[in-house]
Formats: sequence, C-alpha cells, structure tokens
Amino acid sequence: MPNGYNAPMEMLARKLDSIARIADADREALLALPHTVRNLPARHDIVRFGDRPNQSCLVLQGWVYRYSALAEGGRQILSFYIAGDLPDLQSLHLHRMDHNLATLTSCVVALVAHDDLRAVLLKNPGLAATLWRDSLIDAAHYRERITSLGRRQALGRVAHMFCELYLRQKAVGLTRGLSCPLAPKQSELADSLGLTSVHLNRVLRTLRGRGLVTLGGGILTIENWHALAEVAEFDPTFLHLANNAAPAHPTVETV
Amino acid sequence: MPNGYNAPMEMLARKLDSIARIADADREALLALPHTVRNLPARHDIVRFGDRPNQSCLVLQGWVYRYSALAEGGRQILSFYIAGDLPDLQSLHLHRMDHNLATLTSCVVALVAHDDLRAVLLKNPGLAATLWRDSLIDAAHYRERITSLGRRQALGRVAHMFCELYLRQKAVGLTRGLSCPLAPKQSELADSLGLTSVHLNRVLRTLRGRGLVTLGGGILTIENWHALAEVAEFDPTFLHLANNAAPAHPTVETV
DNA sequence: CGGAGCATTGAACATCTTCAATAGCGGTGG
DNA sequence: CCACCGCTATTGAAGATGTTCAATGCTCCG
Repeated sequence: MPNGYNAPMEMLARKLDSIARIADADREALLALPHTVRNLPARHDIVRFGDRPNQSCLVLQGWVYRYSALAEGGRQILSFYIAGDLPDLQSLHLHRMDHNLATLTSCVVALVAHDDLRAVLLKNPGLAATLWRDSLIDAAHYRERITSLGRRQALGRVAHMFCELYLRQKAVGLTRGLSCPLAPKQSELADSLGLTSVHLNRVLRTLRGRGLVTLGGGILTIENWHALAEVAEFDPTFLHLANNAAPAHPTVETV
Repeated sequence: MPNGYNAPMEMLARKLDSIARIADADREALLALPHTVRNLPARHDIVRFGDRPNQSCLVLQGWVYRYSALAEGGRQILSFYIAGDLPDLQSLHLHRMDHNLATLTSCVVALVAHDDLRAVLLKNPGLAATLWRDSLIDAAHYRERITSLGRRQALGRVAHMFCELYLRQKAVGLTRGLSCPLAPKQSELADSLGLTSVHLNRVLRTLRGRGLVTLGGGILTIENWHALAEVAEFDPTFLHLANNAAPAHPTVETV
C-alpha cells in the first residue's frame, strides 16, 4: 500500500536495496545527503526541455513521468517513476534536458543539489557505482520499451507494461497481493505505449474479457499472472532486481 | 571515410572528446588502459542474453548492434554502434545481459577487463564521470528511439534514423561531405525501426523520390538535410554532442 | 554460368487511427 | 438533495498505415 515515508532518504535507500547490496558506509552517506522536501501538484512540469537543472529530484510519494513533446501537440511518454526512483539523476551528467519531466499525481519529492551529490559520490565510490547502476537499469527499461513498441502488438504491449509496473511497485513494497496502484489514465497509458486512447480502451476490454486483469479506481489487479506474462512475453531479467523479484506465479500472497 | 585507428584507446579518446572535455590526466589513464584487440567476423554474437561478461568491448572499426530476440524468431534491434562507441560499458554494473550484442560488419574491437576498468575509474573520478555520461547519452538515444517508434510514422522514423546516424558518424570524423557509411541492410534497418523490410523499402523509395537521400553501396548520402530533418522532426539535442555538432544546413563541406 | 542473398514490387489483409457521439462518474452550487 | 458540469471512459464506423505472402529482379562472386 502507498505507505508514507520516514526520513526522505530512506525511501531512496529502500529502492536501492531492491537493485543492489548497499554497504553500511554508503547507506549512511546517502541518508546524510542534504535535501529539500517539496510537495508538487499533479500534472505539473518539474523540468522542461532545454532546462539546465542544478539539482536532481527523488520521488518520495506519487508518480512522475518523463515525456517528449512533438509538433502537432503529440506527446510520447517515455517512462513512469514511482516512490524511490531518481528520475533525473541523469541531469548530473547531462546538463541540458532533452525532454520533460512532470508529476502525474500530486507528489512529494526530495531535491538534492548536484554539488552536494557530486561531493558525496566522490567520497563514496560504492554509492556512485550503485547510482550508475540505477541509471543503467533505467536504460534497460527503455530498451524493453523499444522492444515493445517495435515488435509487440497492442495487447502484448499493454500486458507487458502492467507486468512491469506491478513488479516495480512490488519491489519497493507498494503492492497488496496482486493489486497495485495504477496512476496513469488511459490517455496517458496510451501515450506511453504508442497507441491511441481509443485503441487502448479496446485492448483493456480484451484483457478484462480474458480474465487477465481488473482495473478500477486507480488500482490494477492482476487476475492471472501466468496468462498475462505469456501474452506479454514478459521476462523480468531487464528489471535487474537484486532478489530476482519476479515470482513465477505470484498467486496468493499476503503482504 | 572509414579511416583506420592508431592506438586503440585513441579511438575511444576521440569519441569521448565529442561528448565531453577530457582532462589530460584522464586521457592518459585512458590511453594506458590494458586491453586486447580482436578481429571479429560480421554477423557474429559478441555477448548473449544471460551472459555475465567480465570485460567490456570498445568498437575500433566496423558496426556493432544490440538486439533482443523474441519468440517466433522476431528481433528488435535496439541500437547501432560505430567506431569509438562502448556498447557494453553497461556490463560493468549490470552483471547479467538482458539482450544480445553482435557485430553487424566485420569488426575490430578492444576488450577491457572490468577489473582493470574499475581500478582506473576509481583513481580517475573525472574519467568515471565521462563514462557515466556516455552511458547516459546511450539512454538518451533510446529515449529518442522510443519517441520515434511510438509517435512517428514510418517516413519520419527512417528520416530520423538517417539524421542520427549521419551526425554520430560526423562527430567522430567518419563522414565525407554529406555522405556516410550505412552498414545495416534494409532488413536490419527495418528491425531497428519497428517496420517490415517490405515497408521500409517503400519508405526508402519515397525518400529517394522526394530527393532527400541517396542510398547505394553501403553509403548514405543526404541530398537535402533541411528537408530530411523536417520530415524527421529532428532535433540534435538528444545527441549531447560537446560542440553541438548539428549543422543547421550541412550543405557543402569538404572534409 | 549459376547461385545466394538482397532489393523491389503487387495484391489482399490486419491492426490501429480518426472522427464523432454517448455514457459514467465525481464534485459543486443552488 | 438534485441538476449540472467537466473530465474520463466507452462505443461505432470509416479509413489509413503498415503487414503478409508470394513472386520477380538485381548484383556480386565463385
């Protein structure tokens, strides 16, 4: 469940735990990182194309998404981020934004100055390696999205996205049984999957009709993991979770 | 011109120069990196899904590509790499391969042991930052590909890919005027653009018909950069080239 | 000359989009 | 409490873009 957070940096530590083993010294350095906590309203740009941020943002609560805007008002959503994610860690080394970052829901974020972050990473190479790893996992997510967009049909694409969002939330403790929050609206899912919202809606009907998922009230429930993963040709390797958190059949589990 | 290379690591230094300013100490550390040079035949897997490489490979000559294999024999090409690129730098921190890496043409590559690389990066944080930056630029390329696959039509997708491949080669000195090598065959371009080779072929005909490009003998010639970039909605920001190497109109230039 | 591997073309078909309308749902003001 | 508003979801029908299948051409090379 969308439980709160204690110390802000703890949320990050928890996320990093899901992708690597963190040394104690690194954890302490992380927890001591200076930061500012901010509440942001939903559907609000955090950084925009062309910006040169001097801080990185960490999601503590809510959903954030990354998108690129096209001519004709079109938009491609590149990725979704949830609590614990560091959506613009990249601005530490890529100084000019080549896309936009925005809140999907209302959010609580922590802002960390690049200078502070650089100083801490210089003293803690292990932590630097972990964050580098995190950004490489981000890239792995992109690769999988490319595969989806390029070679999967709409049904598989949607199924794949659901598998991914479920497991990522599970890895940081945001699921309950086979249910998890699903903040994006249909039009936003469509913009992230290269579909129109009309067609996405039809695909959702099919998934429901086949008894694979249930949707409603911002909650996704996976009714049949095995069948869903099969439709999606889902293989969790690309998530690079430390404990290989992809259950063969996450059927009945009490969280 | 596909010119040769001097010291292997020099090719890498040249590539890194195109994306960042390298300190002298870092450059020397780089040039001193222990490595093995290898000749590889065309269409040959370098590392495969599931592998756990203990070295990273650097392309000195030829083209390399990254792909994921799907059921039904399908394949999605995720990206192409050219001389100077470090296509599996990522394996330094992502221990298990979640996709495949293969040669497109016959290649000369340099192999660098992870242990050696780690040692050098530990002593040269500036170099580590540059390589981190390089991997973030790799991710930026993925993002742009996602945008193409999700929201551009076939014509724009192909045009965009040509703009990208031309500029990337230009950045490391592999172009001559408005021409550059184009190693992928039509079926490979198609697999990277989420199209069938049949449809790609038709799109190429259109591009030729409109006088935007000429293709032949493994050489791409851009006949009208401005029009091509317009069809592609191409913005070079995502390449993150140090000298913003995207010419407004790279019309007549002698290299 | 013959063959292999690509490139090119045609025709029928599938998937997904577009345009447009209707339905549902949650919240607000009277 | 109820009518209304705004936003999202849902549905239908027509059309566009891209696929599939199958055949032919082209070019390089032994």
